[in-house]
Amino acid sequence: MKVRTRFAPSPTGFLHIGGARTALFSWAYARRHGGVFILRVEDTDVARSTPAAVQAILDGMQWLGLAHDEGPFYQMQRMERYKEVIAGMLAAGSAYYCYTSKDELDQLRAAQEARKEKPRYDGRWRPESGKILPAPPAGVAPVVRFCNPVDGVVSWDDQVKGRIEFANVELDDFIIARGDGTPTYNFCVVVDDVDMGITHVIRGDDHVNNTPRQINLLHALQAPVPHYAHLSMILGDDGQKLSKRHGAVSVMQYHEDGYLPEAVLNYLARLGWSHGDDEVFDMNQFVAWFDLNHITASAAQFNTEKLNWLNAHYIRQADLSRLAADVASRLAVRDVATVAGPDLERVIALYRERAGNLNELADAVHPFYAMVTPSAELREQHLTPSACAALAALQDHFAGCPWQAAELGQAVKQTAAEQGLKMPQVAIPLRVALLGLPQSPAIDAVLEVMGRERVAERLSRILAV
RNA sequence: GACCCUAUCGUCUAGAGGCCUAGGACAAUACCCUUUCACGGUAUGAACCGGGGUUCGAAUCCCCGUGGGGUCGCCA
Repeated sequence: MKVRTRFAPSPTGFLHIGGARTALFSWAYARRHGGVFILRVEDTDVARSTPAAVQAILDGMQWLGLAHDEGPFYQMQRMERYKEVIAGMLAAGSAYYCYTSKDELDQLRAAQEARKEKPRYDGRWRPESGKILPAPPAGVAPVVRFCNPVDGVVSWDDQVKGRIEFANVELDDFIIARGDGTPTYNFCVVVDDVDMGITHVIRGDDHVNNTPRQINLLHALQAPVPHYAHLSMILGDDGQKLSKRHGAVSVMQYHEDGYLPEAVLNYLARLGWSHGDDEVFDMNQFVAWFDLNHITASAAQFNTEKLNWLNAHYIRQADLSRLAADVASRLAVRDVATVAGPDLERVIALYRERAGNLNELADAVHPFYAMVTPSAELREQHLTPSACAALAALQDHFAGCPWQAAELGQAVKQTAAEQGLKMPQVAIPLRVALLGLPQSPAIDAVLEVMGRERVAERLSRILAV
């Protein structure tokens, strides 16, 4: 049977890191088995769903490169189908109308909690043989409830957690359609999964408790039960639960923060899944390796430092043209143009191995394209009279020097020797003069890439002060 | 509170009863490389939650504690 998986976010906010991992695993599983990956938008909560959130999710998926094969499907567009199934269940007796008001429900819940019982619907409107139902109260729009089995157990072999069992007595007759006739989540999910032929439901841990209800519903509809794989949650860097107000950020924020999607993907793949000791791999490799039985059953804490390491790794691997395009746009945001300056790809080649993210790379490269003014502190510390004398001597050496790293390095060395200084005593003031910073890549490479005119201009400007 | 899940270095993890003197990676520390800062290399420290079983043998299986998490909506 062909594998069919789905990612089913509700559009009430951005795509965050936990959702992204769920999507990644669902996507990878389908790809691994030559199956189909479906995107389904669960927008039945009209009050909280927004088009902007739908777009944010689509953007996040696209940035990560998690392409769906079918969809996106929108539940709001499937109302007729849900109503049809509900009518069928009502007719078949596997669902019934319930006229209990919200107030009555609140009272019931309060009473149960007072008795330290698990709050649940008491089945007062459930038709049973020999039971006389009260007359439906006037003016109450009934909800539709599912006739959950009253005894026995529901169980399944969770692909990550192993066998899980629930006693049916723990489950109540949950609502499948609201008073206004619109269907609710557990019901829509089941109908959609059946209609879309989903074979593997890969989703967050928080759905474990919905699963027995959904399986019972599946039985009532005489539909096959898919395989389930419940992914445990991702905790924040501090071990705390990730939430909108605590640490949960949009995957697009990672883009903003200078992360490469392949780094985020590689990190996420490794968070809660493993393939022996392998740490660094691309998505082709991941898809070839991915399986459900190497997923960790317990929650994982997000570790930004490891993500940073992977990001630095991928920055070192990336095509220079891609990095240049990205960095140029980050600099453009700061009103720094790169077209007139030194070749951006060559500058990036010099700096990429010391950047943890693309914003740092942009920072590092920035001085090549904008006026440099070393801080007073740096001037005082490094641009001493003897250093300035050396820089002046350098100007002369540079004038007749072929503009090649080897010769330029030689010129710096020679100047140092002539001035009776050690190499760093010339190289560091030179860095401060050219870049406004005491550290840089190899000074000869910096000189070469910066170019004769720019170096001359910056040196004379510094020495003129 | 009830139900369900879970537990290996600070963190992510390897580990399917003997291969474990518990491995790798991030982070940390030290050293090497080096004209600076990085990169890279080498090395070091660092863990099987506790208690009972089962077994010739348990990080691995079972039970009980304890810790952590999830769920108990006419939200998804």
